[in-house]
This record gives sequence, structure tokens and C-alpha cells, in this order.
Amino acid sequence: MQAEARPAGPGLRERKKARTRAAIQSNALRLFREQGYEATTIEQIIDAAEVSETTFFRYFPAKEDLVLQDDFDPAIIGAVQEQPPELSPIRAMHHTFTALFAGMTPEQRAQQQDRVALCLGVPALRAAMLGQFSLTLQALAERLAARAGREREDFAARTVAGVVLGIIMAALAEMADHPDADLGTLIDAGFVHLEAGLTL
Amino acid sequence: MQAEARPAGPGLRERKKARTRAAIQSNALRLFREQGYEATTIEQIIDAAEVSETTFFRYFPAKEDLVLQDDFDPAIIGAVQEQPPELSPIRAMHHTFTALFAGMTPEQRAQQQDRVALCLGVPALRAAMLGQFSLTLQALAERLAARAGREREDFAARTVAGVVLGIIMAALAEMADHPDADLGTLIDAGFVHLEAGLTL
Amino acid sequence: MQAEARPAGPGLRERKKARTRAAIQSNALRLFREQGYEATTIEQIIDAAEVSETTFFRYFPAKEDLVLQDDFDPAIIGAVQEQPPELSPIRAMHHTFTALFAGMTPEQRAQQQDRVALCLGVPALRAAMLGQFSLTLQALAERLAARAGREREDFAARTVAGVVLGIIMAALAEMADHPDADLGTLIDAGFVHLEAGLTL
Amino acid sequence: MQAEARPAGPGLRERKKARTRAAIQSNALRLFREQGYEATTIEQIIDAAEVSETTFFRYFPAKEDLVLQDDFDPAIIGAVQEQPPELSPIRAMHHTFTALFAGMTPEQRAQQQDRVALCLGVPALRAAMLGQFSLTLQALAERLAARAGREREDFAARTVAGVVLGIIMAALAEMADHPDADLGTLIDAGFVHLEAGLTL
DNA sequence: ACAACCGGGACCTCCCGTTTTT
DNA sequence: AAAAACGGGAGGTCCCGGTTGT
Repeated sequence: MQAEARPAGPGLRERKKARTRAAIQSNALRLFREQGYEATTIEQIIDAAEVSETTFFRYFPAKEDLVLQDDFDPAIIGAVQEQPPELSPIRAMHHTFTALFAGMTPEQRAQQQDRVALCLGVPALRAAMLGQFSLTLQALAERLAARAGREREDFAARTVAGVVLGIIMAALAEMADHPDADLGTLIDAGFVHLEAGLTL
Repeated sequence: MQAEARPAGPGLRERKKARTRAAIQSNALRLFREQGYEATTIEQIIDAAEVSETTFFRYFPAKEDLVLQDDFDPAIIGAVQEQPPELSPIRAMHHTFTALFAGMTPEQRAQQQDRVALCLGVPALRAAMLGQFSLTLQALAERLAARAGREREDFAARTVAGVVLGIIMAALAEMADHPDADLGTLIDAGFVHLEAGLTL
Repeated sequence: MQAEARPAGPGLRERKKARTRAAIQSNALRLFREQGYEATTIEQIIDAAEVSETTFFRYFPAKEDLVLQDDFDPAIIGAVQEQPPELSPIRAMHHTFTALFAGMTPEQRAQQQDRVALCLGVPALRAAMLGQFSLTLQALAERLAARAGREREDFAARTVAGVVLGIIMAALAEMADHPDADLGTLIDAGFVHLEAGLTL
Repeated sequence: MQAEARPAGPGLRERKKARTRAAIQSNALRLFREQGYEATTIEQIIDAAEVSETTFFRYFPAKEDLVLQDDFDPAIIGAVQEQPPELSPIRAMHHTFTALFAGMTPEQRAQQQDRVALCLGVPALRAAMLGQFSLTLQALAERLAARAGREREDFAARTVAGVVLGIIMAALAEMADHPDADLGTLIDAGFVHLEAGLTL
């Protein structure tokens, strides 16, 4: 009827669709992270998102479509933004992680320790965690590229992001052997080693 | 056991097994190329390779192993040994990859390109491939530690190995956007960038 | 058109409903012919007919209701009418097809050849084409019965119609092996053979 | 090795397969009769036959195959062989069907009646059944050609086969209107009419 | 009123571990 | 010991009835 009632935004229908879609995808990505892609069933996803199987397949015709667009855990990304722009990429990342771990409460720290131990112990979870790395790499590379005024797909930025994730992988590998080590300390040591030239 | 009976190569039985294995895998990769990974059924593969289902599952416990079980990781490990001990770890790894890609036949190169494209395109394979990375990391770290006279679980060696894998991950991420890029060239560029200080 | 107000015929609303109904059904039958019954989804039909799903189900509560009343290709039927009544049924049908193919332009001929080749090549289409035969048989039998002054459901008329369709099936089967053969020639040869007693 | 151990019959495996297959099909047809085709679910069938869903679909890739996969076509082909070679093709086919229907037990007759009624009533089955006709035509034509010392793809033989199938189609069309008519009688009448010149 | 959306359930395919037959 | 058959369970498509938004 009246024109000004719904001035700009999409109708209620559109918003509801977007919410449904987001609910499905975010729950799915969370489950993938927790259990792995293969280990997560559609049924678990629809239970978590509280939609029917039919609705699920209407939004995502195949399971893999859930992964193709990325959401992504923004904690690291956010912290990168905070670093002063004059820092070199590696130093910026080093500071990022230092700040990140310094800012964690003991409970968070303990929880993280648990989660890491869990992930390392269960092969499916380990694979899932690593599987997430490609998303993280891409998101991190984009932030680093933006920070340096480069384009999104810059390969140099990807290399930096890859090296950072490599350090995290090394730290995780170390924790598999020493479950009581501190992740933050290991990552810090990795950066130190990197900045010292990776000699042995 | 007896040494002089079959003096040099592997025995006839070994060779036959290798042939069967190669027949299955090459037919599978061809079908994957022609029809896609998901669209190819195990039945088509065993028909093409003329083996029974039982035999198939003996050689490849899961479908994804057809793509993932590679001769690449052992090849890397082996090539590391060949590098002169005075090279720094990173330079040694850089040379290792240069030599590895230089030594590949065009067919091997093409096959690798196919496998990488396959893995990047299929979420299940991508997750599985990254899952392999933790094994590669461990094996590589052990070789680097041995080379430097350090103990197996040395964290510094793991950091180096992690950084190397990070460069590979960056190269793979790049190939997801540019499928026709050459993996060897990308990895080389990654090392160059690393050795130049990872600036942006 | 209409003489005074709306004297006898159905009102505008009725006519519009009939048009909608016909649009849905004719599109559906066309798609069934082209792709087969099972292979055609309701969504394709409503897209083709440009109606909503709701409307569709109002007119046809179930998919199979689309088939129960028939439309039917009237070219052959029309041509049967033209034959002089003193011809025997088989001779009349023979002449019908001779006239039909003689009256075709080269383009029509080529197009028909293409369509036949297409249908024969795709199993779903072949089944769909044969599926139409029962409708054709019924329509043809009715015309032949009317022509002979018999009732609609006369079994003898159905037998004649069935035999005619049998000849067409034989011609189609022949074309599956010889794609460049001429359909009209084959059908003519079939009739000649039939009239000669079907000896071998 | 030893010859007399398993002299003639098929191995235990084959017999078991045949039993499984028969158990599935007979239970399915019984349920179809009791409840109708669409109203019967696969789950009910596998419960009745005590097999798993997987096994069910191994034997019958689609639900409609339960009705269509018939022993009828091979039976026709076999019976053609038995006819004395001096009979004309049409008379031979006529005798074939006469013998075929005469040789059926009342149960077989009833089962056939059921299957025909089923096929005629369900659009999906009707289309699929007619799709089978092209296979039957080809097989029949080959037998007729062999019988007359002609080559496999002989067009005259195909015409005879087509005409025979045309008579069957006419009989089926008749049964759609008169479900209690006897198929054998109708086919016989069709042949009689054909041999009398198809007049009306 | 009318379209869009959602939900339930059937059908069907595939992978892969287990059991049976040869 | 090799092959075949079986079983369980997940993914994915479709039909169609009921509800909700416009």
C-alpha cells in the first residue's frame, strides 16, 4: 500500500532467507572445524541449524557448496589490523600473535590447550583443522595485501600468510609430542627463529 | 631373504604388485580427469583396471587415496639428503625443490598438475591433502634435524619444515586461482621471497 | 466474435482458465516427449508454462494427471481423412504416409532426420517417443474406426493402428543402425512388405 | 577340477541369487496387488523379502524394474525357435503366442494379467514398458532373420517383428479399456485379423 | 488471493566394511 | 586366498501438502 513503509531494505522474506542461509552455513563450518568435513553429516548440520533436509538442499545443492563461500574466524584478522603499518609483515604477524596470546584469560588459555590436544589426538579433527588452513591462509593473505596496498590475490602476501601458518603447524606438531607446552610460547619461538634466518 | 637369487631389482612379485597398483591408479586418474572425481565410481575404475573390488580396496583403502598416496613426499625426503651439508636449511630446501621439479618428465609434470587441480577442486580431497601435511612436516623435520646433527624432535627443525610447507600451501592457494600456473615456479618464487625477508 | 453479450460459450474467466490449463499441459507433454516422463520435473514445466507451483497443483493435483487427457499430434490423423473411403485401411494408411512424406520440404525432412537421430541416440528420449505411441495408437484407431463406420473402441481398428505403428517402429529400429536412411522410404518399404504378406 | 562334482546345475551362488531375486520380486508384486504400485514403498518390499535396501537396488536398479524385468521376452524368443521352419513368419509368430499362452499355468496367467494392468495404469510404467519394446523388437527380428537364413539386421525381419509388436500394443490398448479381457485371446484375434488382410 | 517457502518422505546411488562362496 | 555378495549409512533429487508472507 503505502510507499514509505518499506523504504529501502529487502523485505522480510529476503531477510529471513538470508538468516536461514547464514544459520546453515555457520553451523556447518563450525561442525567441519570441530569434526572434519567428511565426519560431519548433513543431518548434524540440519539439526544444529534447525531446518529440514529439504530446506538445506534448497540453499546448498551439494555439501561442498557450504565451503565455497567463506565466513571465517575473525580474531586473528582483527588483530592484524591493529598493528602499526610501519612494521614489516612478519614483525606485524609476530606482534599480532603475541598480543593475541597475551590478551587471553587463563580460562581461555586452558580451553585452547584442551581444544588443541583434542584436535591433535583425533585424526579426523586434525585433518579438519588443517583443512581450515586454506581458508585462513586466504583471509590472512587478503588482510596483509590490503595492509601493504596490494591487490587481493597478491602472491607475495600469500607467501607471508603461508609461512605464518607454517609456524603454527610447526607449533602444533611440537604440541603433539609435548602436550603441556604452551602454544603461545612455541609460536613466539617460531617467529624468533624465522626472523633469525631459520638456521639449524 | 637369499641375496644372490634375485640380485638387483625387486622380485617378480613386487613388480607385479607395482604394476597392478599403477594400473589402478593411472586408470583412476584418467577417469577423474575425464569425468571428475565425484562422478567417477569405484566400479568404473575396477572395470577399467580389470581388477576385483577386493583387490582395489587392498591397494587403496579409500577412494581419496588414489589421489593422495604420492611418491612426492618420499621424493622430497630423499632429495634433501643429496644437498651438500654446508647449505643453510632453507637454501637446502630451496635447492631440493628446484632439483625435484627440474628432474620431472613432462608427463610427471602434467600428472602433478592434474592431481593438484583435482585436490584443490574437491573439498574432501583438499581436506585430506592438508591432513597429509602433518605427516610430511614430521618426516621433513626429522630429515632436517638429522642433517644438522640434532635430535629427531627438535623444534627449530620443525619450524623450518613448517615454513617450507607454508610456502607450498601458498603456492597451492595461488594455483586455486590460476590453474595453469606452474607449481615449481611458484614454489621457487616463494623461496626467493622468503630469503629476501618476506617484505611486501 | 461473440454475438451479443455471452450467449452460449464459456465466459472470459473460463476461457482464461482453459488457456492456462492448456499451456501447462502442452508444455508438459512436449517436455515429456523430449526428455521422458520421469526426467521432467514439475519445476521445468512451471518454468516453461510461466505459472507458479501453486497454480500448477490447482489444475493438476498430481503429475500423472498431465498425461491422462491427450492432445496429440494431428498431422497423421488429418491426412487419414483425405484418403478416399474405398481404400482398404492398410492401403489408406500407406497412401497417408506416402502423401505425408511427399509433402515435406527438404528442411522439414532434414529436421525430422535430426530429431529421429536424436531420439534414437538418447535412451530417455527413445522411451519417451515410444511412450507417445499409445496415445497415437488410440487416436489413429479412432479415426480408422470412424472412417469404417465402427465404434470408437473397435478392436479391429486398434489392430490396424497397432500394425501401422509396428511398421514405424521397425523403420525407426532400422534407422538406429543406418542413420542416413530415409524414414519415408523405410516406412514405404514396410507397407509394401506388409501388403505382400510379410514373408521372409 | 573333477568333472562330476557339479555336473549340470548352476552353483550354489547362482541359485541363491535367483532365490533372492525371486523373493524380492514376488513380494513386491504381491504388495503391488494388495496396495497398488505407488502406495507400496521400497521399505515395505525389503521388509517382506528380508533383504537390505542395498541388495534390493542391486537386483532392481529402479522400482519399475520389478514389474518390467520379465521372463516374457526370452520366453518368446525361445518359443520362436520351436516352430517348424516351413511356417511363414507370421504363422510362426501366431503359433508361438498360441503355444506360449497355452503353456502358462493359471498362476502365471494371473500374474501376467496383474503386471499388464499395473503397467497400463501407471504412466511411468507404461512409458518404460514401451521403451522395452525396442529391445524386444530387435531381439525378435534377429531370431526371425536367423530362422529365415537372413542377416541380423535384415529390414524385412524387422518389419515382421514390428508388426507383431504392433498387435501386442493393440491388445494392450484394448486391455486398458477392458481390464478383464484375456491377453492371449486378444493377441490371437489380432493375428487372425492380420492374416485376414486387416480389413474393417 | 496468490506466490513463495518449508517440511516430510520416497527413490536411488555411492562408498566401504563384513560375510559367504568358490 | 581371491571373488562375489551383502549390509549400513550418507548424499542428493523429487513430489506434493501445508504454512507464511505480500
